[in-house]
Amino acid sequence: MAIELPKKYDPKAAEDKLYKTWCEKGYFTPKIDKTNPKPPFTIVIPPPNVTGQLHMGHALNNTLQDILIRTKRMQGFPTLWIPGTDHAGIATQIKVEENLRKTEGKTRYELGREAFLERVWDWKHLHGSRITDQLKKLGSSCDWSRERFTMDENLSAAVKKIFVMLYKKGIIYRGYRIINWCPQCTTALSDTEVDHKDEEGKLWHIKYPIKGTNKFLVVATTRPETMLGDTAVAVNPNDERYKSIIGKTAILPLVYREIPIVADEYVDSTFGTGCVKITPCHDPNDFEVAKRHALEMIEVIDGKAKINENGGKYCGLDRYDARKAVIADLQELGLLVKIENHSHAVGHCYRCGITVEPLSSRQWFVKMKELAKPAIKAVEDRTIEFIPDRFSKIYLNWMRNIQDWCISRQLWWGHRIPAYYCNDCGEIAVEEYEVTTCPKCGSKNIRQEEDVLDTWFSSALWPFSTLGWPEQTEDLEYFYPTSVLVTAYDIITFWVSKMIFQGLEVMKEKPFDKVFIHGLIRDAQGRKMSKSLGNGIDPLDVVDEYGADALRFTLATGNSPGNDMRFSTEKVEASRNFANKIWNSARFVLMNLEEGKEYPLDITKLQLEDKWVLSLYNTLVSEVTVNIDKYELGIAVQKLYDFIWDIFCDWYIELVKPRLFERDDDGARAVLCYVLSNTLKLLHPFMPFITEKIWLTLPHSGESIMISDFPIYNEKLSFNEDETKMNSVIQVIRAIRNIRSEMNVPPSRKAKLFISPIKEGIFSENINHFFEKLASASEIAYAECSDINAVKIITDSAIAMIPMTDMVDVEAERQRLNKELENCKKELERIDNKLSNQEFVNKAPAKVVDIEKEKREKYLSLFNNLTNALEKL
RNA sequence: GGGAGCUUAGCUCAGCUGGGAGAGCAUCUGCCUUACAAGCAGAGGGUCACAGGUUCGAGCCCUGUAGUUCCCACCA
Repeated sequence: MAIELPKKYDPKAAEDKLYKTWCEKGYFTPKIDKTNPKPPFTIVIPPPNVTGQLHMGHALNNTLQDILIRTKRMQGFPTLWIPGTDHAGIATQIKVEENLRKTEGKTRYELGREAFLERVWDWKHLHGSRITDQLKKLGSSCDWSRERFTMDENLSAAVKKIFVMLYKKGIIYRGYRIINWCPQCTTALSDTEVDHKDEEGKLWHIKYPIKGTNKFLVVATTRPETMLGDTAVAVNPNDERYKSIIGKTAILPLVYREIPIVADEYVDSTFGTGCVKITPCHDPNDFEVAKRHALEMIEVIDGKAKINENGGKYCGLDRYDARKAVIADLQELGLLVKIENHSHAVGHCYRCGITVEPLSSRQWFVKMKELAKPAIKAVEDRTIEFIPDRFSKIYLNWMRNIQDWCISRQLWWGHRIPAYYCNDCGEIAVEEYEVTTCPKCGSKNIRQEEDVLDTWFSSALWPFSTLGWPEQTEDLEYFYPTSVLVTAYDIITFWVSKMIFQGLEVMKEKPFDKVFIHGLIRDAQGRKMSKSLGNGIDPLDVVDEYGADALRFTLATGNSPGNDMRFSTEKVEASRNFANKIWNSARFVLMNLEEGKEYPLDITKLQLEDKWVLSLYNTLVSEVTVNIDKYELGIAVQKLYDFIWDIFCDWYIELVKPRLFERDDDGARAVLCYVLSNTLKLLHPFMPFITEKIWLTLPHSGESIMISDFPIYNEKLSFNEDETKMNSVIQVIRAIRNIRSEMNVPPSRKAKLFISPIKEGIFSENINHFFEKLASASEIAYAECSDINAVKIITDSAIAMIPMTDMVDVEAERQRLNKELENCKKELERIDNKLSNQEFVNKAPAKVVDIEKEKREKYLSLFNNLTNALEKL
């Protein structure tokens, strides 16, 4: 009784069930075995936002990780993939606040910190498993028993411990300076969280009267409203135009404040008017100038980007309204000289997109200079490798120019900074425990810092906090450092860089050996997928319609490390078709097996085509393994596709049919089973579901393909000579088909075939059945055909002749052969040129020269045979 | 202002240590051949952006040019 599969593969019926079984059997959880000679292979997932939804970027990212993980697992390495989620401070808080406003019409302030945080936790519990469920849909073989969340108790403890540690080392400090402020999210941002975009703006030229004269200075500014906070005007000390007024006093218009005119190298004389208004509290450069010259600091813009009480009559106006008002007033006073168009980079919040406001503020910072040094060295000396390498340049460039990292956020959702202020003496205590008594004055009048930490502060610790640090856990000891980090290039500065310096600082060891960088997924037109454009394709819709394997295959195919790729449903269809092709090849194999019977491979009883397919399979094994090891997953998957479709399905199965149908040859069945089941293993990391589904139905299967042994190169399966012979047969078959097609001879019309081998021994086996079945030949003779009207098909291994008197137009035949002769001549000429070039013969490797010589032989005989054929025509 | 990528068939892209240009889709021609029409057999289609250079040999290495995309940067 043969096993019958349905005609079409139905992913929906298979995927969820298989995934559930894998989980239940605990296949995703590694065994810690110190006697295993193979070292552990570990990946930590880039934790998605806990309340987020899976998008194509996640799908790609996790597909790539799963391919690596599944390969290593099958190769016998203790393999751990730690999943988890990120609390995503701003993003999550915004969502909950919005929900609060919509459903109850309340703000977080009305609720209060504690009650609000409860709401966020509720939200997390309600929606937190959505994204992990979606990862499961993709087939991600994460160890869910080790799932982590950045605000888990022990991860929070790690954050606290490291904060205190770095503070006590003087690496974390509290400072007053200009930071990027998002007026919408009302929090400070780090430099990395600001996106700069070029915007078309204006350059306003404004007159500032010089005190005691009736002269004016003209300053140029892109932000006239900030003049309310001006406390100086600066010129370059070497600027001849202004030397005489340095040290004098200007009168700030509208405000009528007297402000000094100072000289500072920072001023570029060639830009604008060469005079710069100095607004210390709202511009980082001006802030530095103010510090150098001990200038007054006046804040005029508040956290909502409105003018504050220092702005006089403009108080309460939004920054853009204030701009209009200021300009109108200046115009009225005749102080506006001119307005120029001016394009410049403006910072935007990476979360909400609004223009950020530089504000002076007291925040917590990480001193970066010292931390950066080992982090630079680790990449310079390749202790940590980027794949592809060019991203190490981006990393190094960023790390070498790094500024201190602003880590405090004016949010509630996150790790609250463990700093305590004494309200009586002003002492700051930073401790892991809750400070209730001032260590300096003994006061009990203590308050904790309201701010929380940047989300990236906790994700920076992810590679070791997830393994249990600060506890010296078995996991930490065994699995750290991790093997490879897989992420997109847009996250190198946000996250990768921070994990590297924190890992080196805290663990004194790199967090990972390699950083495998992939690109972004774009839509079919090459645009970034985004909610606002509405061009995003939901990966879950794709899974639903085409199956997870088809999606994964699409993302892996054509994936070139670091390069963006376009996504289209056409590609998914092609992948789905491939899945179906595999399914049907299995269907064919199973139809020809007897249920329960086993078909062991006997290497001593192989036919020509068996050796051919096994030899090619064997090459595939070694190539695919190398490609995966080198992270060339796109290449690996392409080779699998080619082998399965072209070699196995289109040729081997067709070649072997006579043996199944006419000779009941179990040898062929054994080879079919062997090649199919091992090819499925190779493909399993890419398409886990369908490969498992099929594999379980095959004889000799075992418990699960995902814990079976990954194929390795087997010397005994390499048959070079037979590979060549079979290729020759195929070449002849192709040539015959070609001619038949060209001459419109349908396969139903059988024809006699005469074959004259050119190479000796090339057709020593009985191969008639190939020609009969695959080239529609009726009688085959290994001799010259005497019929002068025979069509001659000349390959480099044989001449095939088909007598088709009534079909042949002699003149057309002559032309066809002449055309082939021309091509042949050209080739010969090219080869002769090469071989007669002494420099080529001397300098090129012997192997290359030999190849050319072989080709010459080949074309020479081809040439002779063509000439011969033409003469006889 | 600095840096990086990309430019290969009509379209989307591979081509990783330099040795006669590939795939998928699309197009054209035949096929319902009992695994698969989500299929089979065949065909057409490319000055590998341009210009130099290195080399016996360049899509691949070097220099420059053009177009394009992106990253970084405190010129008001």
